[in-house]
Amino acid sequence: MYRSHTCGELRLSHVGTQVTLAGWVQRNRKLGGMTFVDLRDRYGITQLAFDEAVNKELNDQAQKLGREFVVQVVGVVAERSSKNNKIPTGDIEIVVEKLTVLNASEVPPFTIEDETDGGDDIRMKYRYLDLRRNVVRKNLELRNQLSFEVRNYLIKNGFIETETPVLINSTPEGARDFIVPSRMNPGEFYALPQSPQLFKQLLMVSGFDRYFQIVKCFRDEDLRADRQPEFTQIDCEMSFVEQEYVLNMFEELVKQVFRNIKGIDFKEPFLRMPYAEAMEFYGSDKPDIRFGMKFVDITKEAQIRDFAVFNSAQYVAGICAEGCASYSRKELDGLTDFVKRPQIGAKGLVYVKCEQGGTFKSSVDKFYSQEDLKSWAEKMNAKEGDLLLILSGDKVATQKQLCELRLEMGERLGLRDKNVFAPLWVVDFPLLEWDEESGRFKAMHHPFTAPKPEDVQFIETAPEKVRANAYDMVLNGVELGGGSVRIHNGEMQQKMFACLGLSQEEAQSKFGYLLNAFKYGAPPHAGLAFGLDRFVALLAGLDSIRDCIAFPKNNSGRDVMINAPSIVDKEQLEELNIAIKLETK
RNA sequence: GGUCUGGUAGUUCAGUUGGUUAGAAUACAUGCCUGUCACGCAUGGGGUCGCGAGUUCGAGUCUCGUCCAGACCGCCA
Repeated sequence: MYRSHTCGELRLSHVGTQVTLAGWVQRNRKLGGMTFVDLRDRYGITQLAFDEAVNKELNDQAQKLGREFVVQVVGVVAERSSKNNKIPTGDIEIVVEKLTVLNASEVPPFTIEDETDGGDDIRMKYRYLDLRRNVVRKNLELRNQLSFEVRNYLIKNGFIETETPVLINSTPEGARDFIVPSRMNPGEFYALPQSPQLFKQLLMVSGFDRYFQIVKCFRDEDLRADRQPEFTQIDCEMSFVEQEYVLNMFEELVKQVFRNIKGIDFKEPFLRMPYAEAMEFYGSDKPDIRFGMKFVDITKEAQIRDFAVFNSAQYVAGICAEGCASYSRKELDGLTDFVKRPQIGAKGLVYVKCEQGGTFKSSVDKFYSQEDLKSWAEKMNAKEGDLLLILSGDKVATQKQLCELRLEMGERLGLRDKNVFAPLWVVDFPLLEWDEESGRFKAMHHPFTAPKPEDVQFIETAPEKVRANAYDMVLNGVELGGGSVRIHNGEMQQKMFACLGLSQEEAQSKFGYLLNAFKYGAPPHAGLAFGLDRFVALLAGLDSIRDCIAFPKNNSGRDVMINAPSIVDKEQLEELNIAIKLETK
């Protein structure tokens, strides 16, 4: 055995016992005749003490230890003469009797400490060193804890974890696929799954009743702080259940996770908000409801005077920022610049300050009377000291802009506290949405989502009116998971494909196995998938899911440590019958 | 595909209107130091200012291109 104890467990009660420790040199403090070495492993730090007066040779040896050397020591636990209350082992130290360098280390490119001096790039290149740092390791431990809680809950509730294939077919709908050439079938390709959607539905046809899988999914789309090309889903499906049952089952899962991991008890059922309401009041299908500031439509109240900007607008609406009437000209200009940024795209911003004494000061005083402004303030539920921020224009675009402004104000007012968790279900999503680019309807969720029975009648005449039994779980403005009741009837599925512009032949060739399966007694079923990476990031208060993935990809989908992707040998390509056609590189 | 921000010592950064030998902190090396715990003190080494072109008497600084990184828009059923 290389060690008798870890570097995190020795206490005063161990004083006098001989121990063997192994770990990495965190720091080496040389005081000449004495040396103190902080020995680190994943459990903590223990101080090693060397004294020239006791053993000169050993002290000389200790002075040569560099950062990140892997060493083993044999020594006796002793009470420290001056204690360190910053670490749990701070009352003791090891009086070393034998020191063995198991492996030396070059000077690491950045400091292995909680507050590292390394930037993202260098930390990713040396990710194995970055992972030695407490903060990163803790995120992975939390990830492990979450997986454990999830498995525990689901298995207790009768779910069976089943693996589904990773080499599957490319599908026409949805995100871009990563494709994999097949050597044994020249000219043909597998695709990596964007999700195990159809396999889990087939497992329902097989009678598996309750399935789950913590599984990697792949999407070849551009990346973000919360999007990786390969990410992990908690993928679930159940038979013989309706939407209500699914929502309760997974709401309880989330509650248990928060109870056991964060010590947070959600007593109330999660808020349920129809998609239409989310869009109307928050301009988003994933509203952050840690704070209010809902949109108020004042189109009618605004279009009563000779103000062309509002009169020509389809929609005039605003938010009420509590206590912000004291904003300076500079702050208001800053907000105007914010909404005018190209990514947001508003033309301008109208403000109304609700001042003490019931008067109003606005950027449109020339056009509106105090009475007019008062009517707006009343409709927006504003008090003295509040600030109204108003945007106008095309309804959908304005809602989107107002959404950004609302989040920005929430941020500025400190209302987006990472330690506060406000979950909700967004329900009743539209089944389809019009896609300008392709000039056809696309499935909002995916093509296997069931329309609401009462809306089925519109599917051919007014597809945009059809709502789906689809639901998203939203937590602090993040889409944590989503799912739907599925179609389990071949005819309905055919109708859906037709709606999406898929011919019967195409549907048969791409999804024939599903349509066939539906002929043999497919049970009603529904399911949902959570994004595990996002879940961990939320629990840990991280800005990026990269921080809870051991070996993540960077913004351009590269792993800078192993330098993937990379070119392959000519021989490999030839074997696969693949020719590279690149302009220049 | 697009917008924005950044790239200077091993690392994190500063660098004024374009002007002398490009700095700080930290890390590293050497020496001193017996109770440190971010030890301290002294000395020292360390630079293709991402790369390429241009403007200029002169470019880390200005212009164009390019590469890389990050945030975002498009995209992500």
